[in-house]
Amino acid sequence: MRKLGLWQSIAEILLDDINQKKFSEGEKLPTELMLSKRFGVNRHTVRRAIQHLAEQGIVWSKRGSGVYVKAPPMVYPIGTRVRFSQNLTKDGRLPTRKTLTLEIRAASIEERNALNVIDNGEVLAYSGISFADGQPIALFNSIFDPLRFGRLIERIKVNNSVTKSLNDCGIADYTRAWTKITAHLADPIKANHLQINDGQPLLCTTSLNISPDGTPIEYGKTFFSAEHVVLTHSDDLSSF
Amino acid sequence: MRKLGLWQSIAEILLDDINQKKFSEGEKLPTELMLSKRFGVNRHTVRRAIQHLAEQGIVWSKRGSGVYVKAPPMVYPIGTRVRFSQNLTKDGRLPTRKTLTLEIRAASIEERNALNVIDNGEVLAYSGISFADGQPIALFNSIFDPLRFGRLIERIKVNNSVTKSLNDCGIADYTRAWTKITAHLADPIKANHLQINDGQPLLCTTSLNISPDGTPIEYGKTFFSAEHVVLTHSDDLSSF
DNA sequence: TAACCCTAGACAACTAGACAAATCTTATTT
DNA sequence: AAATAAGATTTGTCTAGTTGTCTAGGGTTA
Repeated sequence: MRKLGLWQSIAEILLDDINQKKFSEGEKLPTELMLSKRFGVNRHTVRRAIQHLAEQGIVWSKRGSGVYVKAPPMVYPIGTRVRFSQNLTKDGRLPTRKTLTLEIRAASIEERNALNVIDNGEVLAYSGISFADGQPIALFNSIFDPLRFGRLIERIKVNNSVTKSLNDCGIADYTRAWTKITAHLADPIKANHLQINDGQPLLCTTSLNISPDGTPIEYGKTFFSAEHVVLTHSDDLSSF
Repeated sequence: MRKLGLWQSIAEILLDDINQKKFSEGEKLPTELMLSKRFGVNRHTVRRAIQHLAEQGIVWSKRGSGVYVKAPPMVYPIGTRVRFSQNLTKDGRLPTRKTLTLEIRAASIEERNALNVIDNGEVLAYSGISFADGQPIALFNSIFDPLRFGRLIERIKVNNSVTKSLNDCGIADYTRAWTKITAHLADPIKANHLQINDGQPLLCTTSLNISPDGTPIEYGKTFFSAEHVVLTHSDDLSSF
């Protein structure tokens, strides 16, 4: 029976409040000043409690803005048929996207090999952030052949969905040929996008989607916040 | 007649200083460092003396802040007509309040039963600290029916008095139906609010106030610092 | 010897204040 | 209506002061 410090007690109370949904996911906690008044302690003591919760991945604080409750990690299935929106809606979550770049640019060697682009070496690159219930989940980076999918830029801007836009370009279906999974540390920019701390681990999937006849369609790299996502692999038997 | 220890002499001198009002109530004593220099002893020896005074309930020390002189205990009457302000002003003390939380939140089962709240299970919760002459006396926690007293939040913010605010909401009078009295130990946060040491005893009253027609109005839990308060029960005959 | 008092030092926990950096809000201007 | 500017808020960092806890050791007394 050890004695609890003040900040530990405060951390426990805040944790209770969060678990009781007094502050819903993505919502802001009261400011440090308000909390310090409520608990009758110095701001630094509240900060210590919040820091503890942050280390446990329960909250995330943003300078100048506030402290936010993080969503519990979601399970993201990876199989032969990977569809971002379907994965989330099946899970009862609201999928959202935010485009960062959508352009035609020079291809890297890696990208050229993956897509078998043999002409002037340009690719259509689409990168952005994926959200689930407003919580940033992943940074995605999709590469397409601009010759086959020139209209894709315009379609993506309208649809905000890759599957639907590929449909509009005549691709009725596609499946995942392979997925490689690695782990990295977040650089400051990725961390900021994913609302995690610099240096936190990321799950990185490198994958190739192909059409039924085997021609490559989309080469993608996606960085998942390891705090928010658990990847699971299970081949989707329904495709057989 | 054994010889006095150094720390005992220091304790006596400090006690004299306090009794001679060299340090008034709520005032800070000099720091341990200053006292140790004044008496030409080690800091630990001063601490021993202060610890002795703290055990007698004469001073109260707050980590990181200093050592403060405590006010003498007060008598708090509990009867059919309990009014915080009246209890204190009658005693020649200045009653004050500090709000900690004032919100509408989900009700606990206990609260729902007490108030007969049958709808979506939300209650109006008002918690804070009661002071007498600047000395924290009690932690209070009042629960109201938000449907009947929705305006109460706004009124309490203005009035800083429950009786007056209930008046503004159409409750001309109320009496106490019952009071249960228990004892608990102070957790670190309650102790900090009440300016007592962690683990010190608390008097806890759980009570229900009703309107003259018998409908429940306020369900309250109050934690009194046992060092500062003596509860007395005597039915107020003047209401008959 | 054992118990107690006092000294000494180091570190942890909390308070207090100041300032910087990022953000949010609001008013003003174009 | 939109862009800009100014002010207020909020978190991050730093320094400093105060009490709480722990360890260690010397000296005195029962």
